[in-house]
Amino acid sequence: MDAFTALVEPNRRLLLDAIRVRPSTVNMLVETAGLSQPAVSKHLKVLRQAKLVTVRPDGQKRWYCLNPAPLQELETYLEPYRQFLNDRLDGLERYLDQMQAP
Amino acid sequence: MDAFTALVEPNRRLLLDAIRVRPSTVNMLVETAGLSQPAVSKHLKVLRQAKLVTVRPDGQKRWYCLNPAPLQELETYLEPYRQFLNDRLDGLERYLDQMQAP
DNA sequence: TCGATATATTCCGCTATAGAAATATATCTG
DNA sequence: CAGATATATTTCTATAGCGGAATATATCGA
Repeated sequence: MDAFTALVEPNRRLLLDAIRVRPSTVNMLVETAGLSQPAVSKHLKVLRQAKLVTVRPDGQKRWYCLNPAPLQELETYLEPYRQFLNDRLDGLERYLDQMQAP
Repeated sequence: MDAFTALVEPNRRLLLDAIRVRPSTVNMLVETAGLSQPAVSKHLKVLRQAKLVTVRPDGQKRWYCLNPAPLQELETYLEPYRQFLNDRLDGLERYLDQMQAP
């Protein structure tokens, strides 16, 4: 499963955000996301398959950590669009300058 | 529908890529994507709802053009991850330097 | 106006996926 | 070993999304 597919699910985006901020155990993520434990485990499985997270067992606990590498796929996809986005922002800047200056 | 949801579908990514390269009519996109015309029209409807494209009627034809603005959502989502990605790339660079130098 | 062209919409069947509940597995503690 | 804790997996149901075929709508040209 690719990063795009994995990140459609809003709850998975939420989970990955939480993991980025701090490596977390499943129970910590259950608290954060307000989902049932099985639901969280299943989302984590998807994130694992997409290699967006890694797991480090620690007794009964399992620490989930961010692996940002697959996000490069999104970066790469966006790359050709960045110029358009920038052009747009430049236009916005000029507009704001006009508002302010004359 | 948000840009994320709209862009999960690989065919929609393909269609948006084609539209970025050149504004296109539905039939042009049917050729490009190798899908049926109804399928393309339905994907375009989703892209329209996500405001990723705009339409300009021209007789029977309808020209679809890129509107990059909603992609800012992806940029914004990726922003906090960019640091991690860059760190990773730095690591790769160092590794490659090591390969080359000593 | 009639047929042809371009596009959109509807209907249908299929598959994928989310969530809940129950169950399984593994590890800790006493 | 027994119970408690942490996590994963299975099973089920409901729903959403895709694609194709058929149909509807709009516009062009003769």
